[in-house]
This record gives sequence, structure tokens and C-alpha cells, in this order.
Amino acid sequence: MRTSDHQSSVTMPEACTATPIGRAIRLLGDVWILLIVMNLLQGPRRFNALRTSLGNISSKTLSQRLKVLEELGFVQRNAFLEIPPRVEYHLTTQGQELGDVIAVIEQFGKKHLSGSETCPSISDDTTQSACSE
Amino acid sequence: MRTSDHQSSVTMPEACTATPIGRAIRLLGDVWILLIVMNLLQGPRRFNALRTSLGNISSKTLSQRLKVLEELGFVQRNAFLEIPPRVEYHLTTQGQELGDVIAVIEQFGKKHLSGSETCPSISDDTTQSACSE
DNA sequence: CAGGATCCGATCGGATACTG
DNA sequence: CAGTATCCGATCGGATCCTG
Repeated sequence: MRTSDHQSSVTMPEACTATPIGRAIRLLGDVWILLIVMNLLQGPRRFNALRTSLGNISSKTLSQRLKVLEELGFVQRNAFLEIPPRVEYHLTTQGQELGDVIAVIEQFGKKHLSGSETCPSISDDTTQSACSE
Repeated sequence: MRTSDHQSSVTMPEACTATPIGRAIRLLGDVWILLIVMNLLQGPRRFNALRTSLGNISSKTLSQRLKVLEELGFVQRNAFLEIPPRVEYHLTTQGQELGDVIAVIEQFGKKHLSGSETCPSISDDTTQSACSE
């Protein structure tokens, strides 16, 4: 079931890409976005809860991604006016559909990345700590 | 059709994550990987052909990703011993399955990222040229 | 043509401090 | 608690040069 009509302008990693496909890639080609969405798929989450789940991601990074997801309408921010303040984030109906993407990625991972195969870490240069351990 | 069994250890963007899900996210949470795979889905491609398709990506970046994809067994490298040298890359049977992921991403993009909605570019700080135009 | 090696600017993302 | 602002080191990725 290939979409098979995507050959025109795939290019351009930088810039808004203008094309929806490109935008999708720019959005989903980000580890943080994927991880955040994956967490939100399990239900509403508070800011610090997310932060913890994501392995103490810096608040800067987290709020940055949440803002993006919110602006795109995939995440809804709910602030309860109380002391101490409480803010919950949850996927909108649109956002829920990101579940399909995550699901496919998960399936793929379990199917093809379970073995103790090599584990390249995307990064290059020569700086990178142990991968095995 | 949710996998619905992914709550244990989502965390950790850095490090090999050890878990297949994490590895999948680390691999697919990369714009270049996605773009390269997308191109290869259309058939075998030569190094410079890919380079051109990807908007003149630097050879460093391209070969780095291709190496990763090759090590993981998703891409097959075929070098023809001739002058000038010719090298073709194509997805392996395993790699073909990345098509599902790309397909879902494409679908998602067309469905939810077509409008002239805001176009956050993931990046933060204050440095970023025009997005509108 | 295919790619490895380097240099280096641009960006990312964590740590810290501060506010409502 | 939920962020924002800032400083700054770590990494990324492009440009360039070089080899087979």
C-alpha cells in the first residue's frame, strides 16, 4: 500500500520545505517529538511528569517541542489556575493520529531492531561514548 | 490498531536506548534517514544521484547515513568495479519495510500538514530566517 | 565518480538562575 | 509547579581538499 506519488520534490531538509510531506518529515524526524508523542499517547501528562519520563530532558527542550506540537494543533495545553499551578498536555483528535505513525515505528523496531545487531548512533565525528556496555 | 504495550521504558533519547523501540526512534527520528529512505524507495540510486535529490547534502552526511543504514541491513551497497567507479544503493527486503513508515508519515503529512498553518521549524534560540515568505 | 579527512560555523540541548 | 532567559559546551552538517 505505497502512496506512490511522491517523487517530485522530496528534497530540502532545511527550510519549511513548503510541501506537506517535507513538513511531516521535519516534524517527525525529531527524536524528542516522537518520544513526547509516544508518552502522550498513554494519556494526559503534566509538564514535569513528561520531563521525568523523557529522562530528565531539559525544560527548555521540552517546552520548545510542546509549543511546536501545540501550534500545529496536535497537542492541547490545559492550565489549571491553582496553587501550585498545574498544567496538563494531551493529544488532540488530530494528534491522536500520530499514534499510527508511532505504532508503525514501534512495529518496525520490534521486528528489525531487536537483535544485538550493530548499533550506530547516527552521530559521526569521533566523539561518542560506549555503545555496548 | 494501537500496539498498546508500550509503556515500560520509553525514555532516553541519547545512548543506544537498548530497547528496539528506542533504536527505531533514534533511527527514524532523523530527517536525513527519512529522506534517503524515501528516495531509495523509488529504486536504486547512485551516490551523487542521492546527493542531488537531497538538495546537495554534503557527501559527509550522506555517506554517514548510508553507512548506518547499511550496517543495520536496510540498505545494500553495490560497487561496480569500473572506471569511473559506480556505486548503487538500494533497499534490502528489510529496508523495503521502511516504506510502511514513510507511507504513514506521508499520509499524516498530507492529511494534517497541508494547510498554511503555522510552520514552526523545531529549532529554538532566536536564530532562524523567515518562515513565511 | 565515490567517499574519507579536516576545518569550522551554525545549531542543539543541558545546566543554572529567575519569575508567576 | 511550570515555564522563560541565558550561558555555553557538545554535536551536526556544510565546504573544501584529497585519494582510489
